Amino acid sequence: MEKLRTVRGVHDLLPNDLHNHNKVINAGLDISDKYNYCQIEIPIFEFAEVFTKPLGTSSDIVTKENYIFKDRSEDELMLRPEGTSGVVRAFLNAGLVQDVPQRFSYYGPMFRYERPQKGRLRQFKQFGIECLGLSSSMADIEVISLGNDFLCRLGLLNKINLKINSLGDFESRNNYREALVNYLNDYQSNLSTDSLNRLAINPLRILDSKNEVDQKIVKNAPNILDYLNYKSKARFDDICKGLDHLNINYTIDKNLVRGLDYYCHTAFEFTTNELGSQGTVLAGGRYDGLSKMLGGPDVPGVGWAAGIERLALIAQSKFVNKTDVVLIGQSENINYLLLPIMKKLVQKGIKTEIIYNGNLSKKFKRANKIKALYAIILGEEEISKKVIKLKDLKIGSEEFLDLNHAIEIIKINKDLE
RNA sequence: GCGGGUGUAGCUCAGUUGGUUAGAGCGCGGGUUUGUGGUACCUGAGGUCGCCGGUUCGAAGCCGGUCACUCGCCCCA
Repeated sequence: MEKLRTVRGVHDLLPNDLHNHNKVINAGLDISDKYNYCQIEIPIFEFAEVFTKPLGTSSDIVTKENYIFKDRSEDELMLRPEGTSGVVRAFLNAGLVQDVPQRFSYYGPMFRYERPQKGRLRQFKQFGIECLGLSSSMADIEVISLGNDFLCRLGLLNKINLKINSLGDFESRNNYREALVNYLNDYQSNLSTDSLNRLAINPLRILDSKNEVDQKIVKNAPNILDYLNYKSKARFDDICKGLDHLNINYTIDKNLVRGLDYYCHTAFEFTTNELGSQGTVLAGGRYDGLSKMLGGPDVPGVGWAAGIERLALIAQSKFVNKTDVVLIGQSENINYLLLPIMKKLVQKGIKTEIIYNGNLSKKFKRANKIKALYAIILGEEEISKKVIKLKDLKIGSEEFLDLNHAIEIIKINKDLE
């Protein structure tokens, strides 16, 4: 190794970035808790089939973007490329089928071997929620509402649009697929090579092609919403009504499809145009077939996942680590007397740093640099008087005080900041 | 995986048609200040010019390769 570095598409998180990520995560955990979703944590790697079975053999996630490997006992394992499959697997393993509905939230790293770009890494984090065991359209509305509140809490609603669509049930989807293929077959010579491939494997995906010629062709293609059977159509109408009722803005996008095989009925995406081609910031849908694909009973589910890096990029704020108090000794041999003072301050919930090095001038420079509110100074004079000197670093005033009195002052004023 | 752009100090960036010792601002260290910070002034450290090879008397600048980032495609959060 000629130089130490991280592997491609895998980044360090320094305090400033991590702070932004944690803001996103905490907003997600907090709002989902209020919706009565409970946090769970599942493994970062699983037996490969946990992902290969439900995601489908046509998805790039499984075919070329996976981190798959054999461990020492020759088990085929895969770093998780997404969260939903693992959550449902955990739900089945725990026997919670007996106890539905279950509402879960989770966050953590995911892995996809993709070409990195801004907002698209090989190790990236998602925050997601899953609602299992409810087939009612109410659950779809609830889940979208939760996503909307989450983004609202991050102050992003004005930067983001919600698009929804329905893929219908199995019957509707099959009918539509047939009609679409029929239509597209007439344009085979004009379609892009990518789309030509998709025509055989997953024709619905041609609908969201960005190729201009493809888009022109797709413009006059049959509309999926016209192919929903009565049940599916009524279900989609209910969801739109529910969103209207909540005053959630959305646009129906008949070309919105999901890449993964397990989706049915509702599909939705919150997108931004501030991140170039990585515009999707939170996306999900209903996946009633997933549980069965994993070998479990038929359990309906609906949920979404959000890209933490992407959200952090557009919700960015400057991280400022403020210190409540610095402790300054007049000379080195006084430093040890500062330790019990620090202990006491920490016990009172006050953020403290002892500045060990340099003369007084340097110590104050350091205090200034770390944006301390107060300095507690201890020297010969203070020791003989059995007090400390409290300095307000904002206005520069100083006074001799009993330590307990100083703590009271600090506690009151630090929270005003 | 395909196509384009970029890579010079910790950060943001200059660096002319290839020419001596590669610069600036910010940041960082020391000092003006032996019980006192922010401002100001003085001063110092910090570079394999991403890496490897080639062309040349001579390369940060040209050529080839490679790595990383970035933009678009693909895909997706």
